[in-house]
Amino acid sequence: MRLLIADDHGLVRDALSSHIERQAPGAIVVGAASVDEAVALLRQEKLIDLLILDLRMPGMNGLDGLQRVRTEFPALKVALMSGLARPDEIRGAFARGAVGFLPKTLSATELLSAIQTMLSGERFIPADLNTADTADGASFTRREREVLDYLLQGRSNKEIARSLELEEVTVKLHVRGICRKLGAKNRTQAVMRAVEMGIAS
Amino acid sequence: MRLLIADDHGLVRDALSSHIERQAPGAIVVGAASVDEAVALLRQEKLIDLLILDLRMPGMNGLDGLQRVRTEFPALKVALMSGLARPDEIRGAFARGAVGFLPKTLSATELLSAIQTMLSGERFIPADLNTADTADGASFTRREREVLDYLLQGRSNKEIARSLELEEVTVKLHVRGICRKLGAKNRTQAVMRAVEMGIAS
DNA sequence: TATTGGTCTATCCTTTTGGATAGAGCAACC
DNA sequence: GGTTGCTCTATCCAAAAGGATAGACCAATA
Repeated sequence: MRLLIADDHGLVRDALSSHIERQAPGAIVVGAASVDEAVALLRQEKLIDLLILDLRMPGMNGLDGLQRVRTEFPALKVALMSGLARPDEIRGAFARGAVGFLPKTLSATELLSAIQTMLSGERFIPADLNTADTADGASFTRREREVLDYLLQGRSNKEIARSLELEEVTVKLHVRGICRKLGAKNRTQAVMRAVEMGIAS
Repeated sequence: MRLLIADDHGLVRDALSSHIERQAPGAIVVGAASVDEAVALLRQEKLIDLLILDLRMPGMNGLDGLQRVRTEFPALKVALMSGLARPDEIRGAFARGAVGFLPKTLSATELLSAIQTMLSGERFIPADLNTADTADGASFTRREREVLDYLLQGRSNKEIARSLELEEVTVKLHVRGICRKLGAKNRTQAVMRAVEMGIAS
């Protein structure tokens, strides 16, 4: 069994792989710190049985990273992993062909059995998805999330519009939505709120 | 060596403990899913050498959780762990007597040596914090600092002018100065820069 | 089927920000 | 004395941001 774990936290990556390799003798676990790195590894190493993708990491950009991987490697089993996920992201993940969704609240033994499940061809859907949905506080829509990412870089509405291929008015619309949900008076305050709330990750 | 890891992600908890226990024979690692649980465990189990606290978890509420633990168990070594932390949180952690700060970008071997360091009585301060912290130290004038404080609250020029008893033009002047010194295009970017550089008090 | 929620766009409008340029008071320093 | 740096203010102007309201599309859902 060969796994590729893509997570930008080296600690999580190392700890997971060492745990899995101990619990499942013969398992080989490779790590990647970004989607790009994962794709590069997949291109030269065709023998991966399962890719575990962290939802919030460089290159993911919502579910775009998953899409990318699925397009280039349609036969590869891909599972998403996340500490905090919105229901639409989870549904979107399955809609894009993911074979499982792993909340980080899973225990390590549950993780192992989930991996076994997925490797055997089943989908793994954690039981507590229905209940653990709304841990978020401020729930952003997909677009708002994207816009927020740019806000956090101090981009102007015009720049954001160009990047996302939208009109500037539309970006303003989303910015207002973000401010409303964060209880902020303006974009700068929204950015600070996001940082304070740890949304900026 | 006895560790208590408090993290609400069971996966992280289990993986870390299994990794540590394998790499450091004789180590005992206990897990807790919240600050409350950690405190409860500490009350009945006095033999913990080091507590590792996740910064973002139930009961932490900023650094309140750390404060609580430090007050009740002043002799206990406590390290904070976080995927993404603001420099002021890191400084605050040390100010409250933490013996270390562990970014999740650490590799697992680095983590182990960090733990050894802390158990031996040293403080562990990751290298990339030192550099980021003291880097350049963009020298602000007294007024610029004051204005920056308000910027970090997302205040408008008009509000800042009222608070500091200045004309709005003058505030603009200082805002421009701040942006120039931080290499920012606008106030929002300046705020993010300030946060990243740890200027945010 | 009707409704809801997310999305995108448009047209107005006001306020805020950012930038340029210029003058003046004040304290520290060579 | 002269210079330098920080401070404050003023008057312009252009660009950006923020806000209101309205119409439209689509997918999921009741």
